[in-house]
Amino acid sequence: MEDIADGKRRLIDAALRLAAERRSFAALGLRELAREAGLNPNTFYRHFRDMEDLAVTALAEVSDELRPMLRAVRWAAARDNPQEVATRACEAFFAYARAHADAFIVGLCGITGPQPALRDAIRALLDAIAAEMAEDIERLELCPALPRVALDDFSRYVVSHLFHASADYLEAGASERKRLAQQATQLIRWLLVGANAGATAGAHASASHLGALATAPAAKLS
Amino acid sequence: MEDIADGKRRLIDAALRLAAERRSFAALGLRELAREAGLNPNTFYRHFRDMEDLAVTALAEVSDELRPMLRAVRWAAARDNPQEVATRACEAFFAYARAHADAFIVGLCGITGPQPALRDAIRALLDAIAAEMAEDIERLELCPALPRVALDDFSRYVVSHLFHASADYLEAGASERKRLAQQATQLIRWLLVGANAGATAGAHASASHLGALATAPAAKLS
DNA sequence: TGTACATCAGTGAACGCGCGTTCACTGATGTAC
DNA sequence: TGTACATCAGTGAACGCGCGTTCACTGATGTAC
Repeated sequence: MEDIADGKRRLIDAALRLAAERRSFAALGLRELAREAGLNPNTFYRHFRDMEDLAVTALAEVSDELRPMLRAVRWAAARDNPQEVATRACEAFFAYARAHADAFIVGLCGITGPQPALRDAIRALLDAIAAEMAEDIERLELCPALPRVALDDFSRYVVSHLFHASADYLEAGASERKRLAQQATQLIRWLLVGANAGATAGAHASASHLGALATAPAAKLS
Repeated sequence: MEDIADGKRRLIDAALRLAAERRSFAALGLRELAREAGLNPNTFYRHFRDMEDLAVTALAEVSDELRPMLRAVRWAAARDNPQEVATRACEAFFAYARAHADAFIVGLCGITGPQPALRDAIRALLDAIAAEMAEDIERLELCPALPRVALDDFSRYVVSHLFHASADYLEAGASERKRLAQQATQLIRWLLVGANAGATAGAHASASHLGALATAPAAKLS
């Protein structure tokens, strides 16, 4: 968290709190934010150019924490039991979302929101997570039959799903959360089997030979 | 479009235009909207209770048009060539998104936005599309090996992906749009093969017998 | 060790402005008899 | 066929309010010599 000024910290926290509560970062007012943070409205200008600046700063904090955490979970799970990597990584993702629910809600709103810099930052974060996921799968040899391009596509699908599913996850009760986690794992399993079948049979073959059985070597991950 | 009052029509259109332009329905002002529509601010109250009311009305129009269109495309494609159903349905979805870009952007913002009724309406629309998709696949016998529950999950994954992918699609240039459409088809193919493998081998088997080859009968759809 | 100065976080008053909402009104279109 | 009345879409003025931003200020902390 570095040595960040007290007022700056309070402004970021208050912004995430208010924006998550109303589910809109765009509709957040400067004076309202300062009020929530217990500061003079002008103090905002000491630390941020505008609201977008604040949002990007907050997102960077999440990025710096979430990305290494996910990598660590993957490597730890792979050491313990390669079969559990997907499940444990999903659970870690959702757990982090719950622990940082305000930031996640702002992220979910922000990816389609009015601030271009925030939109780009969120997309960049998701892309980075997907890229690191593909790299980890390759390095850990969790899915040796899959070529890297397929791995990249796979990772993007999964990260995108997890991100958007976290919107439901954060609203859900305990049983519904469990269901969502299981659905995420099912999605991953299906994708892996399907991608592996495509890789083994050849992309054209599986698309054109409809009657044929595509043989799918199950990956370690699923 | 029924016999809808002129001012009401202009307010809805202006709202979609403005909200899409700024990528936020929440930050849309009533006076600003009336100005864009060329009407007195008070006219708004003649037709809508509040902004959320307007948004839900606009979404209902999309729903009434999009859902039957998708069903028609599926049945027409199945008649012509069952293998092309997925591709043609994806293309139809994306084409509709382009043709109603403003409404789609509002929908993409709205699903995480501050208006609860709008959020619910968008989710209900996506659920309805997924349910109809599952039903069509079953009725047209596009994927006979898949049990209905798996079909429901599959459809939800696909609809969710298409919806969120349309955000990128609407921003993309021609070549990028082509890539996104291909990616959507690839996702569907992978999911289908994976789901079929799971259904044939049994859910437990494919999860526990890691070394084994899961046999995946390719569905007509892919 | 003390002094002078710079930097930095935060304050408080003031500005003009656009906002949502209200009220009482107009004028056109339909409808009962 | 004409008349009286109701309904409906839209108008225009007025209200009080909270907004973003500006200015000149304070007081604490660091730093050069």
